[in-house]
Amino acid sequence: MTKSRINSSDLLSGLELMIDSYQGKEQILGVNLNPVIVRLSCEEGCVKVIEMARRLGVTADTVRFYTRIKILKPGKNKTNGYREYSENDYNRLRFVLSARQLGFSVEDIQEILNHADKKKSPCPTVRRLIDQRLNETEQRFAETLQLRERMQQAVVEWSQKPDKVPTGHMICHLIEEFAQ
Amino acid sequence: MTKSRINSSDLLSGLELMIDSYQGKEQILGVNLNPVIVRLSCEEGCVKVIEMARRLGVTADTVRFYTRIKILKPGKNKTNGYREYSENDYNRLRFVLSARQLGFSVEDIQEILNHADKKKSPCPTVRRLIDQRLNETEQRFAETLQLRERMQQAVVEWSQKPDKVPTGHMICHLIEEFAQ
DNA sequence: CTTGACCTGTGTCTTGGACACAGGTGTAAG
DNA sequence: CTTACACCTGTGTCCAAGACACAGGTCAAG
Ligand SMILES: [Zn+2]
Ligand SMILES: [Zn+2]
Ligand SMILES: [Zn+2]
Ligand SMILES: [Zn+2]
Repeated sequence: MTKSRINSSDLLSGLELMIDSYQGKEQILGVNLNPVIVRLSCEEGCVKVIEMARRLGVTADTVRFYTRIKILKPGKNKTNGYREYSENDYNRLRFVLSARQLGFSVEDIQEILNHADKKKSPCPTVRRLIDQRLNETEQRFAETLQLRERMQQAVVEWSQKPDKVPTGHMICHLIEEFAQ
Repeated sequence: MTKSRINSSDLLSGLELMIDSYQGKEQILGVNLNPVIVRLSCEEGCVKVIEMARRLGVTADTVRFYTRIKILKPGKNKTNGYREYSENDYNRLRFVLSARQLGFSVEDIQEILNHADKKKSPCPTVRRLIDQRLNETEQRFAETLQLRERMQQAVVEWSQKPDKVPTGHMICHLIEEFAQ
């Protein structure tokens, strides 16, 4: 599990080579033309929160959020208390973001991860959950579509109507006369 | 402003006739064929929260919510502390519900009501706000549409794929192999 | 008198983070 | 060495529009 020699195409993008040298104590060894980074400070290629966030294109707050709810379980540097995110955390977060893109809720994702953590196939759960979420999305889609049409029609109708001052019975004639 | 003789087609639906006799102390006067309800207990045709809610097809919690944030300002019965909603409150709530149907936020509605309460035309504000809200709705519509398509495509693709047990690199191949 | 339906105010919950805050840490410049 | 500044920690609060809960008061019917 512990690698001292990182295969960048395996784990992360090529950017890693430049990134990793930022604040870590990694050293460039050898004199060959393709310098290879060896991590000396962190046993498992760990990174800090902001770096983790940057690698996956999210904010540090997002990483902290998933840490807070225990989807990510980084280690802790004993000397300074900083959290250390491993390759496993990276994989989990990448998974979480993919699942969010597919409309799964965070709670769904926790359920899926629980299955996977017990080495059981999460696929049946995934299939069941996406059916539910797709139904809800269809529902929201229909509602949003209808709302959009109502609003568009209101704008069109209102363009023909004058402004008015409110009366005892009418607060805004635009809104109240828009029957639908 | 104070009416002792309610014109039901003016203010409320015909249902009011039956409803009003529920818990109030109204009396049916006269011997004509169309009995007319005269309210004796409440000077301004006031009703209690649940009745107000029922008349507009919302829950009592919704009425309490708009009361809490001071969009509705019912009077208070001195003897029992119950809130008394007037015709004005009814008109305001009906307006609020119409505006919500058109995608205005509660804050928008407060701004609109502030104008109207100062006898100024809220129409320019209404036109400006609906442009904003319509833009946001178009945005959400596009996002919901895309999400729906992604989800639908996932369901289709996944129907051809088997379940799998997670590995060290892969939590759920369905989600992670769904590249898009 | 009791039951049950209604009423009150207040507080908390919902989503997926975003933002704030108080205080600790690491590093580079002066 | 000091100081500045960027980074880190945990915790708490906020968002929208109500929904729900809770403790206690009120009212009419049986
Ligand atoms: Zn480390
Ligand atoms: Zn799977
Ligand atoms: Zn009254
Ligand atoms: Zn108007």
